[in-house]
This record gives sequence, C-alpha cells and structure tokens, in this order.
Amino acid sequence: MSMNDGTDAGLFDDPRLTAMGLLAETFTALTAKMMPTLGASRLAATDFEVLLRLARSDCQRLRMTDLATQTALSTSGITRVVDRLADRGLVSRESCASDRRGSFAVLTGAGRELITDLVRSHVRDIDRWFTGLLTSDQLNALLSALRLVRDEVHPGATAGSGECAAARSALVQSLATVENEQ
Amino acid sequence: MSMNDGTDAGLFDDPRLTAMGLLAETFTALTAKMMPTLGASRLAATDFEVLLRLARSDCQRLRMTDLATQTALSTSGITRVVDRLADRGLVSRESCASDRRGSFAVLTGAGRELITDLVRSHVRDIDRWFTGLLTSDQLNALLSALRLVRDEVHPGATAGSGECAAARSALVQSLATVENEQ
DNA sequence: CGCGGATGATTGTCATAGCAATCATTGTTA
DNA sequence: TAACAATGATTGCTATGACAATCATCCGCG
Repeated sequence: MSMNDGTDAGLFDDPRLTAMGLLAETFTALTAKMMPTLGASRLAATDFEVLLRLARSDCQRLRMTDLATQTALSTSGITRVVDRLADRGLVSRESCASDRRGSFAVLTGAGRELITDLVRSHVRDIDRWFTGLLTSDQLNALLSALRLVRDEVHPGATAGSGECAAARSALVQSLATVENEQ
Repeated sequence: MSMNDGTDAGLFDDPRLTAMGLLAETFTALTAKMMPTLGASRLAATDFEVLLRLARSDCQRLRMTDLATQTALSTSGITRVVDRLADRGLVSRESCASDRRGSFAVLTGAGRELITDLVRSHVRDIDRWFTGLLTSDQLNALLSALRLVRDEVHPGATAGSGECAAARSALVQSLATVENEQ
C-alpha cells in the first residue's frame, strides 16, 4: 500500500482520516443493509426516521421545527416528508393552539401500526448486521464513545420532548380563555 | 420519558434500536460539521470522497466501477460525479487499454493539489469534532468495533486496489494477453 | 396600541442520485 | 467462428432535499 508518489506520502494515511472513513463506510453500508426491509413498505430512510421519532414522542406528535432539529433535515425537507406521509394517511397535521404559526405532525393509527411492524423487522436487521456481531463489552465501549461525540456535535438531539403537557395545558387554557379575537 | 400508551411500550426503547439511532445521529451530525470546510471549495461530500479515494490509489486512478463499489454510489452516480469533477479540471478520464469498455478516473495535478489542501483542513475538523474528544483507548475500542461491523456489511471496501501494476503491464504488454482478475 | 424584527411553516427553483434502458465491448459455448 | 450472455459505462426519467423567498403570526419596545 501507500505507493503514492509525492512529498506528502503520509497525509492520506493519517489515522484520524482513516478513522473517519471507517465510521462513514460502516454507517453507509449498514444503512444500505436496512433498505430492503424499509423498501418493502415503500418508505425511504427519512420517512422511517420521522415515523419513528413521532412514535417515540409523547402524544405521538412533534412540531415541524423539532422534527427538523432532531433529524438532519431542513424545515422544508420536513414539510415534504410530512406531505408524503400525510398523503399515505400515516400522519396528520394539527395546528398548534398556543401558537397559530406552528403545526404538529401527528402519527395516525395506521402510521402507528405500520411503524410498529416495521420496527420489529428493523430490530432484527440491526441485530443481524450490527449489535449481534459484537460482544456486550465491545458494544458498550462503542456506544459510550459514540455518545461522547454525539453530545458534542449534536446538542439538540432531544429537541421538543415533553411538549405534550405543554400542548395539553395550552389546549385547556385556550378553551378557558374563550376566543376573544374574531 | 417513555410515556407511550399501548401494548408495545418497550418496543421503541429497545437498546438495539437506540444503538442504531446513536450511530446514525453521530455520523450525520459529524458530517454536517465537516461541510463548511468542504463547502469552501464548493465540493459536495461525495465529490470529496471520490477525490480522496483517487488520491489514495496507486497511480491516482480507479475504474468507474471500483469507485462505485468503494463508495455508496451507483455507477450512474459515479459517472455524474466524475463529470462534474472533470468539468472543473480536477480529474480526467482515461480509457483502459486492456478493456475498451472501461475507463479510469484519474486525478489531475490541480485535483491532487486541491485534495491535499482540503485533507489538511479536514483532518483538523476530524480532530476537533471526533478523534480529539476521545482517549486513545476509547478511540481504539471504537475503531475495532467498527471494523468488525464494516467487514461484515461492506466486504468490497478495497475493490480495485492494486490496479496500477495491472494497468502498467497492460500498457507495456498491450499487444499481448493481459488478465484482469477480480 | 402599533410598528419592526423574529420565528414557524410552506413554496419555487435547482442540484443530486437512483433505477431502468441503452450502447459498446468482452467472454463463453456450441 | 457465430451467437449469446455478461459486463462497463452512460443517458432519460423521476424523486428527494437544500436554499432562498414568502407568508402568517408572535413578541418586544416606545
């Protein structure tokens, strides 16, 4: 290896560079292994992620902006993912009582059903191609290292959690203080 | 947390699922941190990856198919990346002497210069957001776990390496029979 | 109050990448 | 050697997602 001619022979073999490459290769190949299961339901990876995050959230709902923060998508990307999912009846939009600019994406019953089935298969895939290949010590070491990095590069990982209580109280208040405008 | 109503309360908290989520979150947020450096040269992540793989290869060249195998791109995707890079003078195409269907993407001098500069900055980014956050023990544990997974999900990680000797002998013996094994 | 800036969401436009079809070449088999 | 299957690469078509502009609403300050 490393038969590069030139003066900067070691530059492209820098261990930090290969570490990043290994992370990238592993993740992209791993997600590729997950595609058949998702594709069977004609869902893209982002659609799956949005459904999953909704399923995990209180009241099965998240604000568009929070979805954008939690995922790697822009707000316009979220708008379109939710458009597609809403067309298929898997989520619905609900306007926010306390801030009429905002809307929630809410998992429907059909969406809940689909994501539940899908997650079961998905967990099997994860086990087959990822977690099942490692001893629990290896896995724990991997995860704690990843957590250190994640906490630094993605502080907003749980944006919007706990909105349900706020939404409920906002609803109650908006009913109490009767519409005083138009 | 986990105030999910329903019968499958634990399903979305399965540790394997959160492990996969952590890997995905970490990688996508990490690559997002790398974008400013790449964007400064108006390169997308895939363009960067292709340039880097060429720079690492013997004779600064790879077959289109090998590029496709090494990256997560389809062959048509590779065609288009190389189109763009060739338009900017960073790579050129060379037809293969031993198989006239094939072509090589070859790094030009300008491409070599750009990727060299870029990798220096990129390594600083990696250090800042990834490897520098971990002790060397943590990093080694992370990498060896990733390697186990990578070797399982992406066996073709080094497809096309060692083509240079074959290409050279093909050039020399272009009138003789040249074998081109896997 | 009412103006001005900030924020949540959507839309127009564009670049990117996958799939399927196509073309050229190679290898295989009868 | 002639047919035919397989391979390398490219192109047409389409879907996806980012950026910038836009619209509506909210909040702060005089």
